[in-house]
Amino acid sequence: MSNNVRVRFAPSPTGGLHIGGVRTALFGYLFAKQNKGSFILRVEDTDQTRFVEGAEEYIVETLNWCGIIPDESPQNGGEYGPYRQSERKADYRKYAEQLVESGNAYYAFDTPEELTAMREKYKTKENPSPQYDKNTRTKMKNSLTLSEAEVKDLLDQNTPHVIRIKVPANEQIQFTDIIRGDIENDSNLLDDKVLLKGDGMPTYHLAVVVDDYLMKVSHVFRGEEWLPSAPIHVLLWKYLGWEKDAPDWAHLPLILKPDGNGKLSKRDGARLGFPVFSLQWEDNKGFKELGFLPDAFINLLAVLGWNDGTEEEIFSMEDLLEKFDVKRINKAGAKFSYEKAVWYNAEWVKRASVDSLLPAIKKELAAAGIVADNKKIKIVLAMVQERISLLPEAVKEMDYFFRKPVQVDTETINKKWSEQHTAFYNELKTIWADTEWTKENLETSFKELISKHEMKMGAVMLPFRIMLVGGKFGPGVFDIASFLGKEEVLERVLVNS
RNA sequence: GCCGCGUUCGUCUAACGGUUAGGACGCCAGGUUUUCAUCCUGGUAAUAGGGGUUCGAUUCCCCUACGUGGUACCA
Repeated sequence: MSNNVRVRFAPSPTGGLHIGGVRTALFGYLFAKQNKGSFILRVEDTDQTRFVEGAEEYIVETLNWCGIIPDESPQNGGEYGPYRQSERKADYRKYAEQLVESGNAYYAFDTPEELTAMREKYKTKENPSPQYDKNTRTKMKNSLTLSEAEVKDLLDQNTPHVIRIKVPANEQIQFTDIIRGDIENDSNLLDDKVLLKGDGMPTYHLAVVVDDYLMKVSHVFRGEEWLPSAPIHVLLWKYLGWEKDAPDWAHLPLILKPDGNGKLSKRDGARLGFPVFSLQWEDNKGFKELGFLPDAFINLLAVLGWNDGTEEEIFSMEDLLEKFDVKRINKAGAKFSYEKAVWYNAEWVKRASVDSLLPAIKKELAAAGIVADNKKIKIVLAMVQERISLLPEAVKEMDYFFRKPVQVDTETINKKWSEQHTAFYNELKTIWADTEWTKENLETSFKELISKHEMKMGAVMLPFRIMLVGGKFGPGVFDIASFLGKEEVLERVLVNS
Protein backbone atom coordinates (compact mmCIF):
# COMPACT_ATOMS: atom_id res chain seq x y z
CA MET A 1 0.00 0.00 0.00
CA SER A 2 1.31 3.38 -0.89
CA ASN A 3 0.06 6.78 -1.85
CA ASN A 4 2.12 6.74 -4.98
CA VAL A 5 0.41 8.03 -8.06
CA ARG A 6 0.28 5.35 -10.72
CA VAL A 7 -1.57 6.00 -13.96
CA ARG A 8 -2.02 3.48 -16.70
CA PHE A 9 -2.79 3.94 -20.34
CA ALA A 10 -4.57 0.84 -21.54
CA PRO A 11 -5.27 0.72 -25.26
CA SER A 12 -6.47 -2.28 -27.23
CA PRO A 13 -4.25 -3.32 -30.09
CA THR A 14 -7.11 -3.30 -32.56
CA GLY A 15 -5.64 -0.80 -35.01
CA GLY A 16 -4.01 2.60 -35.12
CA LEU A 17 -4.19 4.79 -32.06
CA HIS A 18 -6.26 7.83 -32.91
CA ILE A 19 -5.96 11.30 -31.44
CA GLY A 20 -8.52 10.62 -28.74
CA GLY A 21 -6.40 7.78 -27.46
CA VAL A 22 -3.23 9.80 -27.59
CA ARG A 23 -4.87 12.60 -25.65
CA THR A 24 -5.95 10.16 -22.98
CA ALA A 25 -2.35 9.01 -22.74
CA LEU A 26 -1.10 12.58 -22.60
CA PHE A 27 -3.43 13.65 -19.81
CA GLY A 28 -2.61 10.57 -17.78
CA TYR A 29 1.08 11.05 -18.37
CA LEU A 30 0.98 14.71 -17.36
CA PHE A 31 -0.89 13.91 -14.20
CA ALA A 32 1.44 11.08 -13.27
CA LYS A 33 4.56 13.12 -13.85
CA GLN A 34 3.22 16.16 -12.03
CA ASN A 35 2.76 13.96 -9.01
CA LYS A 36 6.11 12.28 -9.34
CA GLY A 37 4.29 9.09 -10.10
CA SER A 38 4.54 6.34 -12.69
CA PHE A 39 2.99 6.10 -16.11
CA ILE A 40 2.23 2.59 -17.26
CA LEU A 41 1.40 1.15 -20.64
CA ARG A 42 -0.82 -1.91 -20.43
CA VAL A 43 -2.00 -3.63 -23.57
CA GLU A 44 -5.60 -4.80 -23.40
CA ASP A 45 -5.56 -7.61 -25.89
CA THR A 46 -8.39 -9.68 -24.53
CA ASP A 47 -10.45 -9.72 -27.69
CA GLN A 48 -8.71 -12.26 -29.82
CA THR A 49 -11.06 -11.68 -32.71
CA ARG A 50 -10.15 -8.03 -33.03
CA PHE A 51 -6.43 -8.34 -32.48
CA VAL A 52 -4.43 -6.60 -35.18
CA GLU A 53 -0.88 -7.49 -36.02
CA GLY A 54 1.52 -4.62 -35.47
CA ALA A 55 -0.90 -2.49 -33.50
CA GLU A 56 1.03 -2.79 -30.26
CA GLU A 57 4.29 -1.71 -31.89
CA TYR A 58 2.41 1.13 -33.47
CA ILE A 59 1.14 2.30 -30.09
CA VAL A 60 4.65 2.24 -28.67
CA GLU A 61 6.01 4.22 -31.62
CA THR A 62 3.25 6.78 -31.34
CA LEU A 63 3.90 7.35 -27.65
CA ASN A 64 7.57 7.58 -28.37
CA TRP A 65 7.10 10.18 -31.10
CA CYS A 66 4.99 12.23 -28.74
CA GLY A 67 7.50 12.04 -25.94
CA ILE A 68 5.11 10.18 -23.70
CA ILE A 69 7.44 7.56 -22.34
CA PRO A 70 5.99 4.87 -20.08
CA ASP A 71 7.89 3.87 -16.97
CA GLU A 72 6.48 0.38 -17.22
CA SER A 73 5.37 -1.38 -20.38
CA PRO A 74 5.39 -4.71 -22.21
CA GLN A 75 8.63 -3.61 -23.86
CA ASN A 76 10.47 -2.36 -20.81
CA GLY A 77 8.85 -4.46 -18.15
CA GLY A 78 8.31 -3.35 -14.58
CA GLU A 79 7.49 -4.63 -11.15
CA TYR A 80 3.89 -5.50 -11.92
CA GLY A 81 4.11 -7.35 -15.20
CA PRO A 82 3.27 -8.91 -17.46
CA TYR A 83 1.81 -5.84 -19.15
CA ARG A 84 -0.25 -7.68 -21.76
CA GLN A 85 -3.57 -8.94 -20.55
CA SER A 86 -3.37 -12.01 -22.72
CA GLU A 87 -0.40 -13.04 -20.60
CA ARG A 88 -2.31 -12.65 -17.36
CA LYS A 89 -5.13 -15.02 -18.24
CA ALA A 90 -4.85 -17.22 -15.16
CA ASP A 91 -5.43 -14.33 -12.78
CA TYR A 92 -8.77 -13.43 -14.22
CA ARG A 93 -10.29 -16.89 -13.95
CA LYS A 94 -9.19 -17.06 -10.35
CA TYR A 95 -10.89 -13.82 -9.42
CA ALA A 96 -13.97 -14.59 -11.45
CA GLU A 97 -14.38 -17.83 -9.58
CA GLN A 98 -13.80 -16.08 -6.31
CA LEU A 99 -16.77 -13.90 -7.20
CA VAL A 100 -18.89 -16.96 -7.94
CA GLU A 101 -18.01 -18.39 -4.55
CA SER A 102 -18.88 -15.21 -2.74
CA GLY A 103 -22.24 -15.17 -4.52
CA ASN A 104 -21.58 -12.07 -6.57
CA ALA A 105 -21.25 -13.84 -9.88
CA TYR A 106 -22.56 -16.97 -11.51
CA TYR A 107 -21.91 -19.39 -14.35
CA ALA A 108 -24.08 -18.98 -17.42
CA PHE A 109 -24.37 -21.66 -20.07
CA ASP A 110 -26.57 -19.88 -22.57
CA THR A 111 -25.50 -20.16 -26.17
CA PRO A 112 -25.36 -17.09 -28.40
CA GLU A 113 -28.51 -18.37 -30.08
CA GLU A 114 -30.30 -18.62 -26.77
CA LEU A 115 -29.27 -15.09 -25.93
CA THR A 116 -30.64 -13.66 -29.14
CA ALA A 117 -33.77 -15.73 -28.66
CA MET A 118 -34.21 -14.21 -25.23
CA ARG A 119 -33.73 -10.71 -26.61
CA GLU A 120 -36.28 -11.39 -29.32
CA LYS A 121 -38.77 -12.84 -26.89
CA TYR A 122 -38.76 -9.97 -24.42
CA LYS A 123 -38.36 -7.23 -26.94
CA THR A 124 -41.08 -4.59 -26.86
CA LYS A 125 -41.28 -1.15 -28.31
CA GLU A 126 -40.61 0.33 -24.88
CA ASN A 127 -37.68 -1.99 -24.38
CA PRO A 128 -36.02 -2.70 -27.73
CA SER A 129 -32.97 -4.34 -26.19
CA PRO A 130 -33.75 -6.52 -23.18
CA GLN A 131 -30.81 -7.11 -20.90
CA TYR A 132 -29.53 -10.18 -19.13
CA ASP A 133 -30.44 -8.88 -15.68
CA LYS A 134 -32.34 -9.59 -12.50
CA ASN A 135 -35.54 -10.06 -14.48
CA THR A 136 -34.32 -12.34 -17.20
CA ARG A 137 -31.58 -14.30 -15.46
CA THR A 138 -34.20 -16.42 -13.67
CA LYS A 139 -35.36 -17.65 -17.07
CA MET A 140 -31.96 -18.56 -18.41
CA LYS A 141 -29.55 -21.44 -18.13
CA ASN A 142 -27.18 -20.54 -15.31
CA SER A 143 -25.97 -21.56 -11.91
CA LEU A 144 -28.75 -19.54 -10.34
CA THR A 145 -31.48 -21.54 -12.03
CA LEU A 146 -29.85 -24.95 -12.29
CA SER A 147 -29.20 -27.27 -9.40
CA GLU A 148 -25.75 -27.60 -7.96
CA ALA A 149 -25.42 -31.09 -9.45
CA GLU A 150 -26.45 -29.93 -12.88
CA VAL A 151 -23.94 -27.12 -12.79
CA LYS A 152 -21.20 -29.46 -11.66
CA ASP A 153 -22.09 -31.82 -14.46
CA LEU A 154 -21.99 -29.14 -17.10
CA LEU A 155 -18.71 -27.86 -15.79
CA ASP A 156 -17.20 -31.33 -15.69
CA GLN A 157 -18.17 -31.86 -19.29
CA ASN A 158 -16.40 -28.64 -20.24
CA THR A 159 -19.62 -27.09 -21.42
CA PRO A 160 -18.89 -23.64 -22.86
CA HIS A 161 -19.87 -21.04 -20.33
CA VAL A 162 -19.27 -17.52 -19.16
CA ILE A 163 -19.21 -15.97 -15.73
CA ARG A 164 -21.55 -13.06 -15.18
CA ILE A 165 -21.69 -10.53 -12.39
CA LYS A 166 -24.84 -10.73 -10.29
CA VAL A 167 -25.94 -7.13 -10.11
CA PRO A 168 -27.84 -6.44 -6.88
CA ALA A 169 -31.36 -5.04 -6.91
CA ASN A 170 -32.37 -1.66 -5.52
CA GLU A 171 -29.01 -0.17 -4.85
CA GLN A 172 -27.76 3.28 -5.59
CA ILE A 173 -24.23 2.98 -6.84
CA GLN A 174 -22.30 6.15 -6.27
CA PHE A 175 -18.82 7.28 -7.16
CA THR A 176 -16.96 10.52 -7.66
CA ASP A 177 -15.44 11.42 -10.96
CA ILE A 178 -12.57 13.91 -10.92
CA ILE A 179 -14.04 15.81 -13.85
CA ARG A 180 -17.77 15.36 -13.35
CA GLY A 181 -18.21 15.12 -9.62
CA ASP A 182 -20.67 12.76 -7.96
CA ILE A 183 -22.38 10.28 -10.23
CA GLU A 184 -25.15 7.97 -9.14
CA ASN A 185 -26.69 4.99 -10.86
CA ASP A 186 -29.65 2.78 -10.07
CA SER A 187 -28.53 -0.85 -9.97
CA ASN A 188 -31.89 -1.98 -11.34
CA LEU A 189 -30.92 -0.53 -14.69
CA LEU A 190 -27.62 -2.38 -14.93
CA ASP A 191 -27.24 -5.74 -16.64
CA ASP A 192 -25.34 -8.82 -15.54
CA LYS A 193 -22.25 -8.13 -17.57
CA VAL A 194 -20.12 -11.01 -18.70
CA LEU A 195 -16.90 -11.06 -16.71
CA LEU A 196 -15.18 -14.08 -18.13
CA LYS A 197 -15.82 -15.06 -21.72
CA GLY A 198 -16.31 -18.51 -23.15
CA ASP A 199 -12.72 -18.59 -24.33
CA GLY A 200 -11.47 -18.00 -20.80
CA MET A 201 -10.48 -14.43 -21.51
CA PRO A 202 -11.85 -11.71 -19.30
CA THR A 203 -13.99 -8.93 -20.63
CA TYR A 204 -12.78 -5.39 -20.21
CA HIS A 205 -14.82 -5.02 -17.03
CA LEU A 206 -13.11 -7.79 -15.11
CA ALA A 207 -9.70 -7.17 -16.58
CA VAL A 208 -9.48 -3.47 -15.73
CA VAL A 209 -10.48 -3.96 -12.18
CA VAL A 210 -8.20 -6.90 -11.56
CA ASP A 211 -5.24 -5.31 -13.28
CA ASP A 212 -5.73 -1.87 -11.84
CA TYR A 213 -5.73 -3.50 -8.43
CA LEU A 214 -2.78 -5.76 -9.07
CA MET A 215 -0.79 -2.96 -10.66
CA LYS A 216 -1.65 -0.59 -7.85
CA VAL A 217 -3.16 1.95 -10.19
CA SER A 218 -4.23 5.07 -8.34
CA HIS A 219 -5.90 7.14 -11.07
CA VAL A 220 -7.78 6.09 -14.16
CA PHE A 221 -8.00 8.36 -17.18
CA ARG A 222 -10.29 7.04 -19.88
CA GLY A 223 -12.84 8.21 -22.40
CA GLU A 224 -16.33 9.24 -21.45
CA GLU A 225 -17.71 6.21 -23.26
CA TRP A 226 -16.82 4.26 -20.13
CA LEU A 227 -19.01 6.30 -17.82
CA PRO A 228 -22.06 4.04 -18.20
CA SER A 229 -20.11 0.96 -17.16
CA ALA A 230 -18.27 2.58 -14.30
CA PRO A 231 -20.88 1.40 -11.75
CA ILE A 232 -20.11 -2.20 -12.75
CA HIS A 233 -16.48 -1.52 -11.97
CA VAL A 234 -17.41 0.05 -8.64
CA LEU A 235 -19.35 -3.10 -7.79
CA LEU A 236 -16.43 -5.29 -8.76
CA TRP A 237 -13.97 -3.37 -6.59
CA LYS A 238 -16.36 -3.88 -3.71
CA TYR A 239 -17.10 -7.57 -4.31
CA LEU A 240 -13.47 -8.41 -4.72
CA GLY A 241 -12.85 -6.80 -1.34
CA TRP A 242 -10.64 -4.05 -2.65
CA GLU A 243 -12.92 -1.09 -2.14
CA LYS A 244 -10.41 0.93 -0.18
CA ASP A 245 -7.85 0.59 -2.97
CA ALA A 246 -10.16 1.70 -5.74
CA PRO A 247 -8.67 4.34 -8.00
CA ASP A 248 -10.02 7.80 -8.70
CA TRP A 249 -11.66 8.04 -12.09
CA ALA A 250 -11.43 10.82 -14.63
CA HIS A 251 -13.70 10.33 -17.61
CA LEU A 252 -12.41 12.53 -20.40
CA PRO A 253 -14.77 14.33 -22.77
CA LEU A 254 -15.04 12.81 -26.21
CA ILE A 255 -13.42 14.18 -29.33
CA LEU A 256 -16.17 14.61 -31.90
CA LYS A 257 -16.25 14.57 -35.66
CA PRO A 258 -15.75 18.05 -37.16
CA ASP A 259 -18.68 17.65 -39.49
CA GLY A 260 -21.93 16.01 -38.45
CA ASN A 261 -22.34 14.21 -35.21
CA GLY A 262 -20.74 11.45 -33.27
CA LYS A 263 -17.43 10.68 -31.76
CA LEU A 264 -14.38 10.76 -33.94
CA SER A 265 -13.53 7.36 -35.29
CA LYS A 266 -10.60 5.83 -37.04
CA ARG A 267 -12.37 5.92 -40.37
CA ASP A 268 -13.21 9.63 -40.29
CA GLY A 269 -9.75 10.64 -41.41
CA ALA A 270 -10.05 9.09 -44.82
CA ARG A 271 -13.60 10.30 -45.20
CA LEU A 272 -12.95 13.91 -44.23
CA GLY A 273 -9.45 14.33 -45.54
CA PHE A 274 -7.50 15.01 -42.38
CA PRO A 275 -5.42 12.77 -40.15
CA VAL A 276 -6.78 11.04 -37.08
CA PHE A 277 -3.61 9.08 -36.43
CA SER A 278 -0.35 10.47 -35.14
CA LEU A 279 1.73 8.23 -37.37
CA GLN A 280 0.85 6.58 -40.62
CA TRP A 281 -1.50 3.64 -40.18
CA GLU A 282 -2.13 1.47 -43.19
CA ASP A 283 -3.08 3.87 -46.00
CA ASN A 284 -3.78 6.74 -43.67
CA LYS A 285 -1.07 9.31 -43.32
CA GLY A 286 -0.55 10.52 -39.80
CA PHE A 287 0.17 13.93 -38.39
CA LYS A 288 3.85 13.15 -38.60
CA GLU A 289 3.79 12.31 -42.31
CA LEU A 290 1.69 15.36 -43.07
CA GLY A 291 4.39 17.51 -41.58
CA PHE A 292 3.43 18.15 -37.98
CA LEU A 293 6.02 18.65 -35.30
CA PRO A 294 5.58 16.52 -32.18
CA ASP A 295 5.52 19.68 -30.06
CA ALA A 296 2.66 21.08 -32.08
CA PHE A 297 0.80 17.79 -31.95
CA ILE A 298 1.08 17.61 -28.17
CA ASN A 299 0.01 21.23 -27.93
CA LEU A 300 -3.11 20.85 -30.01
CA LEU A 301 -4.08 17.69 -28.19
CA ALA A 302 -3.65 19.30 -24.79
CA VAL A 303 -5.97 22.18 -25.58
CA LEU A 304 -8.66 19.86 -26.88
CA GLY A 305 -10.65 19.87 -23.68
CA TRP A 306 -8.28 21.77 -21.45
CA ASN A 307 -6.94 25.29 -20.99
CA ASP A 308 -4.98 26.98 -18.28
CA GLY A 309 -7.46 29.77 -17.67
CA THR A 310 -5.28 32.45 -19.22
CA GLU A 311 -5.23 33.49 -22.84
CA GLU A 312 -2.09 31.48 -23.53
CA GLU A 313 -2.50 28.83 -26.21
CA ILE A 314 1.01 27.68 -26.89
CA PHE A 315 2.22 25.03 -24.51
CA SER A 316 5.29 22.87 -24.72
CA MET A 317 5.46 19.56 -22.89
CA GLU A 318 7.47 21.39 -20.26
CA ASP A 319 4.78 24.06 -19.91
CA LEU A 320 2.13 21.40 -19.68
CA LEU A 321 3.99 19.55 -16.97
CA GLU A 322 3.92 22.76 -15.00
CA LYS A 323 0.48 24.12 -15.86
CA PHE A 324 -1.76 21.17 -16.60
CA ASP A 325 -4.55 20.82 -14.09
CA VAL A 326 -7.10 18.00 -14.15
CA LYS A 327 -9.59 20.28 -12.46
CA ARG A 328 -9.67 22.46 -15.56
CA ILE A 329 -10.55 19.67 -17.99
CA ASN A 330 -13.85 20.44 -19.71
CA LYS A 331 -16.92 18.28 -19.43
CA ALA A 332 -18.30 18.74 -22.92
CA GLY A 333 -17.05 16.96 -26.00
CA ALA A 334 -15.03 18.95 -28.51
CA LYS A 335 -15.21 18.90 -32.28
CA PHE A 336 -11.82 18.47 -33.78
CA SER A 337 -10.69 21.29 -36.07
CA TYR A 338 -7.95 20.49 -38.53
CA GLU A 339 -7.55 24.15 -39.49
CA LYS A 340 -6.66 25.06 -35.96
CA ALA A 341 -4.33 22.10 -35.81
CA VAL A 342 -2.46 23.44 -38.83
CA TRP A 343 -2.26 26.85 -37.18
CA TYR A 344 -0.65 25.31 -34.12
CA ASN A 345 1.94 23.68 -36.30
CA ALA A 346 2.71 26.94 -38.07
CA GLU A 347 3.27 28.55 -34.70
CA TRP A 348 5.65 25.80 -33.70
CA VAL A 349 7.52 25.90 -36.98
CA LYS A 350 8.00 29.65 -36.57
CA ARG A 351 9.36 29.17 -33.08
CA ALA A 352 11.60 26.24 -33.88
CA SER A 353 15.32 26.66 -34.39
CA VAL A 354 16.71 26.05 -37.86
CA ASP A 355 18.86 23.27 -36.46
CA SER A 356 15.96 21.40 -34.92
CA LEU A 357 14.03 21.65 -38.17
CA LEU A 358 16.92 20.57 -40.37
CA PRO A 359 16.60 16.76 -40.27
CA ALA A 360 12.92 16.70 -41.15
CA ILE A 361 13.29 19.39 -43.81
CA LYS A 362 16.21 17.59 -45.35
CA LYS A 363 14.09 14.50 -45.64
CA GLU A 364 11.31 16.43 -47.37
CA LEU A 365 13.76 17.95 -49.84
CA ALA A 366 15.43 14.64 -50.56
CA ALA A 367 12.06 13.07 -51.26
CA ALA A 368 11.51 15.78 -53.87
CA GLY A 369 14.92 15.11 -55.37
CA ILE A 370 16.66 18.13 -53.88
CA VAL A 371 20.03 17.45 -52.36
CA ALA A 372 22.12 20.19 -50.81
CA ASP A 373 24.56 20.61 -48.00
CA ASN A 374 23.33 21.47 -44.53
CA LYS A 375 24.81 24.93 -44.52
CA LYS A 376 22.89 26.03 -47.59
CA ILE A 377 19.69 24.40 -46.45
CA LYS A 378 19.92 26.23 -43.18
CA ILE A 379 20.42 29.60 -44.86
CA VAL A 380 17.40 29.09 -47.07
CA LEU A 381 15.33 27.61 -44.28
CA ALA A 382 15.91 30.70 -42.17
CA MET A 383 14.59 32.78 -45.05
CA VAL A 384 11.42 30.78 -45.58
CA GLN A 385 10.73 29.33 -42.14
CA GLU A 386 7.90 31.69 -41.28
CA ARG A 387 6.12 30.88 -44.53
CA ILE A 388 5.76 27.19 -43.70
CA SER A 389 2.90 25.76 -41.72
CA LEU A 390 3.26 22.11 -42.69
CA LEU A 391 6.74 20.72 -43.30
CA PRO A 392 6.19 19.45 -46.87
CA GLU A 393 5.49 23.03 -47.90
CA ALA A 394 9.21 23.56 -47.46
CA VAL A 395 9.75 21.90 -50.82
CA LYS A 396 7.77 24.51 -52.74
CA GLU A 397 9.30 27.32 -50.70
CA MET A 398 12.87 26.13 -51.12
CA ASP A 399 12.89 24.42 -54.49
CA TYR A 400 13.98 27.38 -56.64
CA PHE A 401 16.92 28.08 -54.37
CA PHE A 402 18.51 24.86 -55.49
CA ARG A 403 17.40 24.41 -59.06
CA LYS A 404 15.83 26.41 -61.84
CA PRO A 405 12.08 26.78 -61.55
CA VAL A 406 10.24 24.19 -63.57
CA GLN A 407 7.07 26.17 -63.92
CA VAL A 408 7.45 29.84 -64.78
CA ASP A 409 4.50 32.19 -64.80
CA THR A 410 5.33 33.56 -68.25
CA GLU A 411 1.80 34.77 -68.71
CA THR A 412 2.26 37.47 -66.09
CA ILE A 413 5.62 38.44 -67.54
CA ASN A 414 4.41 38.67 -71.11
CA LYS A 415 1.34 40.69 -70.28
CA LYS A 416 3.29 43.87 -69.75
CA TRP A 417 6.47 43.07 -71.58
CA SER A 418 8.00 45.65 -73.98
CA GLU A 419 11.15 46.33 -75.93
CA GLN A 420 12.16 48.47 -73.00
CA HIS A 421 12.13 45.43 -70.72
CA THR A 422 14.41 43.47 -72.96
CA ALA A 423 16.82 46.38 -73.10
CA PHE A 424 16.67 46.81 -69.35
CA TYR A 425 17.49 43.23 -68.48
CA ASN A 426 20.18 42.95 -71.09
CA GLU A 427 21.93 45.94 -69.64
CA LEU A 428 21.36 44.59 -66.14
CA LYS A 429 23.10 41.35 -67.08
CA THR A 430 26.04 43.26 -68.47
CA ILE A 431 26.36 45.40 -65.37
CA TRP A 432 25.95 42.50 -62.97
CA ALA A 433 28.53 40.45 -64.77
CA ASP A 434 31.06 42.88 -63.32
CA THR A 435 29.39 43.59 -59.98
CA GLU A 436 30.71 42.35 -56.70
CA TRP A 437 27.96 39.97 -55.61
CA THR A 438 26.38 41.35 -52.45
CA LYS A 439 22.75 41.97 -51.78
CA GLU A 440 23.37 45.70 -51.30
CA ASN A 441 25.25 46.08 -54.59
CA LEU A 442 22.55 44.25 -56.48
CA GLU A 443 19.83 46.35 -55.03
CA THR A 444 21.64 49.64 -55.67
CA SER A 445 22.62 48.87 -59.22
CA PHE A 446 19.17 47.54 -60.01
CA LYS A 447 17.54 50.73 -58.79
CA GLU A 448 20.03 52.95 -60.57
CA LEU A 449 19.26 51.19 -63.79
CA ILE A 450 15.56 51.67 -63.26
CA SER A 451 15.94 55.42 -63.04
CA LYS A 452 18.26 55.47 -66.02
CA HIS A 453 15.62 53.70 -68.11
CA GLU A 454 12.88 55.80 -66.50
CA MET A 455 10.85 52.71 -65.75
CA LYS A 456 8.49 51.95 -62.89
CA MET A 457 9.83 49.85 -60.07
CA GLY A 458 6.86 47.46 -60.16
CA ALA A 459 7.15 46.96 -63.88
CA VAL A 460 10.63 45.47 -63.62
CA MET A 461 10.65 44.00 -60.14
CA LEU A 462 7.84 41.52 -60.70
CA PRO A 463 9.17 40.05 -63.95
CA PHE A 464 12.58 39.80 -62.32
CA ARG A 465 11.10 37.86 -59.41
CA ILE A 466 9.18 35.55 -61.68
CA MET A 467 12.27 34.82 -63.77
CA LEU A 468 14.15 33.96 -60.61
CA VAL A 469 11.60 31.91 -58.68
CA GLY A 470 8.93 31.10 -61.22
CA GLY A 471 6.03 32.99 -59.71
CA LYS A 472 4.66 35.64 -57.42
CA PHE A 473 6.00 34.33 -54.16
CA GLY A 474 9.08 34.06 -52.00
CA PRO A 475 11.24 36.29 -49.82
CA GLY A 476 12.91 39.51 -50.99
CA VAL A 477 14.28 39.21 -54.54
CA PHE A 478 17.71 40.54 -53.68
CA ASP A 479 18.05 38.06 -50.82
CA ILE A 480 17.25 35.32 -53.26
CA ALA A 481 19.57 36.69 -55.93
CA SER A 482 22.48 37.06 -53.56
CA PHE A 483 22.03 33.47 -52.42
CA LEU A 484 21.76 32.07 -55.93
CA GLY A 485 25.03 33.65 -57.05
CA LYS A 486 26.05 35.50 -60.15
CA GLU A 487 26.21 32.65 -62.57
CA GLU A 488 22.85 31.23 -61.68
CA VAL A 489 21.05 34.57 -61.69
CA LEU A 490 22.44 35.57 -65.07
CA GLU A 491 21.29 32.25 -66.42
CA ARG A 492 17.76 32.73 -65.18
CA VAL A 493 17.27 36.31 -66.37
CA LEU A 494 15.80 36.60 -69.85
CA VAL A 495 15.98 32.87 -70.35
CA ASN A 496 12.43 32.79 -71.62
CA SER A 497 12.50 35.75 -73.92
C1' G B 1 -37.38 3.00 -25.82
C1' C B 2 -34.48 3.27 -21.28
C1' C B 3 -30.21 5.14 -18.60
C1' G B 4 -25.79 8.33 -18.15
C1' C B 5 -23.25 12.72 -19.56
C1' G B 6 -23.36 17.39 -21.76
C1' U B 7 -25.10 22.53 -24.01
C1' U B 8 -21.35 30.40 -24.34
C1' C B 9 -19.62 33.34 -31.43
C1' G B 10 -19.37 28.54 -37.48
C1' U B 11 -15.25 25.89 -34.34
C1' C B 12 -12.01 25.56 -29.62
C1' U B 13 -12.89 28.19 -25.30
C1' A B 14 -12.66 32.42 -20.81
C1' A B 15 -15.75 34.74 -17.30
C1' C B 16 -15.74 34.32 -6.98
C1' G B 17 -23.93 35.46 -8.87
C1' G B 18 -22.54 42.02 -10.57
C1' U B 19 -17.84 42.36 -17.34
C1' U B 20 -19.57 47.04 -22.96
C1' A B 21 -19.79 38.43 -22.22
C1' G B 22 -12.95 38.19 -23.15
C1' G B 23 -9.36 35.37 -26.27
C1' A B 24 -7.99 32.01 -30.35
C1' C B 25 -8.97 29.60 -35.28
C1' G B 26 -11.70 30.78 -39.63
C1' C B 27 -13.75 34.60 -42.56
C1' C B 28 -13.93 39.95 -44.20
C1' A B 29 -11.51 44.88 -44.59
C1' G B 30 -7.18 48.02 -44.19
C1' G B 31 -1.78 48.61 -43.46
C1' U B 32 3.36 46.60 -44.09
C1' U B 33 5.87 43.54 -47.81
C1' U B 34 6.60 47.32 -54.98
C1' U B 35 5.29 39.56 -55.01
C1' C B 36 3.19 35.84 -51.92
C1' A B 37 3.29 34.31 -46.98
C1' U B 38 4.43 36.28 -42.25
C1' C B 39 3.35 40.48 -39.28
C1' C B 40 0.18 44.71 -37.51
C1' U B 41 -4.82 47.17 -37.09
C1' G B 42 -9.91 46.76 -37.29
C1' G B 43 -14.52 44.08 -38.23
C1' U B 44 -17.93 39.72 -38.11
C1' A B 45 -20.30 36.44 -34.70
C1' A B 46 -22.54 33.42 -28.81
C1' U B 47 -24.90 32.52 -23.26
C1' A B 48 -30.58 26.48 -26.78
C1' G B 49 -35.94 27.61 -25.00
C1' G B 50 -39.23 28.17 -20.78
C1' G B 51 -39.93 28.55 -15.71
C1' G B 52 -38.07 29.48 -10.87
C1' U B 53 -34.32 31.27 -6.61
C1' U B 54 -32.10 36.25 -6.14
C1' C B 55 -31.69 43.29 -5.57
C1' G B 56 -29.04 40.92 -9.71
C1' A B 57 -28.22 35.14 -13.25
C1' U B 58 -23.77 32.65 -18.67
C1' U B 59 -23.05 31.08 -13.59
C1' C B 60 -27.69 27.84 -8.75
C1' C B 61 -32.53 24.64 -9.23
C1' C B 62 -36.55 22.43 -12.34
C1' C B 63 -38.82 21.29 -17.10
C1' U B 64 -38.38 21.00 -22.40
C1' A B 65 -35.40 20.71 -26.67
C1' C B 66 -31.06 19.29 -28.85
C1' G B 67 -26.34 16.76 -28.91
C1' U B 68 -23.52 12.73 -27.35
C1' G B 69 -22.35 8.02 -24.99
C1' G B 70 -24.11 3.34 -23.27
C1' U B 71 -27.72 -0.38 -23.60
C1' A B 72 -22.43 -7.07 -26.84
C1' C B 73 -19.05 -13.46 -24.69
C1' C B 74 -15.89 -5.03 -28.39
C1' A B 75 -12.94 -2.21 -25.93
